[in-house]
Amino acid sequence: MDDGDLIDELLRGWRSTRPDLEFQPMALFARCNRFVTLSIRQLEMTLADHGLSVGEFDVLSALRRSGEPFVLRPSELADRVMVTRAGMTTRVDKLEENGFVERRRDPSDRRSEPIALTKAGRRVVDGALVAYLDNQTQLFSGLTSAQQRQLDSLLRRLL
Amino acid sequence: MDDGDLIDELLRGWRSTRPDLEFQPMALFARCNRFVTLSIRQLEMTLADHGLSVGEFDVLSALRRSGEPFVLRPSELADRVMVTRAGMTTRVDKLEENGFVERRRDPSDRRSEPIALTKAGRRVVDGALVAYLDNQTQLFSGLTSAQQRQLDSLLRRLL
DNA sequence: TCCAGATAGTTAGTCTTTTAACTATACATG
DNA sequence: CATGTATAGTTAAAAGACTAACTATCTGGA
Repeated sequence: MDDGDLIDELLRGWRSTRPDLEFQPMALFARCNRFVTLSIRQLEMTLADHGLSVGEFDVLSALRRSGEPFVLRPSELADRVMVTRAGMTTRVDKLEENGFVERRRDPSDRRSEPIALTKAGRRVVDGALVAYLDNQTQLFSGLTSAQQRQLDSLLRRLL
Repeated sequence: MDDGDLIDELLRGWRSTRPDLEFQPMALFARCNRFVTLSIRQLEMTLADHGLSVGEFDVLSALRRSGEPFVLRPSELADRVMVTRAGMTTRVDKLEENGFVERRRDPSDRRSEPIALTKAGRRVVDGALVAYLDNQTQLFSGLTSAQQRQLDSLLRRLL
């Protein structure tokens, strides 16, 4: 994951024009941001091999990890995936077109349209999941497991 | 910055449905991602008080830290801000409308349209910068400075 | 001098997501 | 049981970014 010292350059720029200000926290956040951005780019490529976007994978995997019978309502999905309901409508539309989920009926509440993972959806998400996990593992392969725990603990403190 | 244990919940979900797989790295990345996402949301609110979006601030601050005479070409800006040139065209359009930058002429190359920070642009970016730095400082205020250095070192290793 | 290929920037079309408004349905209270 | 309010989901419009194609200009060699 090349950084190209873009952030050191940023720091140099600021320090020479605004030597009166403190830029350390900005640089720290810039590095977090950059790591996440680059990682997501890699993830996109990994998932593309399985015909999924990150957004689609997020939805399928929320269904997958909800356990049998792999059904959740759109609003529940929206909450878990951190997307608006309108956004979820669109994602479900596309997943339904591709045959990865289907809209059901809830006899006890006709406003509700439970979303069910199809066989094809389950197959695709299980395949993508392995690749996804490999990818995530690789992201942190530069750190020892002690360092990974350290990072985890720092992040918990931040959140 | 509330996390609401969304990520622990994610872990629980996976571990109960796929106890055969290792989800530690996924959780670690999820936390990074969440921290960055929440931070950007805060940043958006901070900058909104100054009438700027994050994207606009990025452009103005690239010009600001380039030093006198605060002029850069669109392609140079695009590289520094990590956006495509097409994206930069749009951003500059809007900044120009708002009077924060102006398109100049380069007598030595008529393809080029150097972008200059206006007085108003400089005023606005200098004001926003202080708020921005305060915000970034606050993001990490939960960590001691030793912990911040630790985080920085871990991130450098990852990048 | 002329032309092929590179470079600067913009435009057009698409994608994804957001907010806000809208429809249909459920429920609780008087 | 009638009605007002809350909830589920969709639709419409707008924002922002990307890719690809296009225009204009420059540059280096035949």
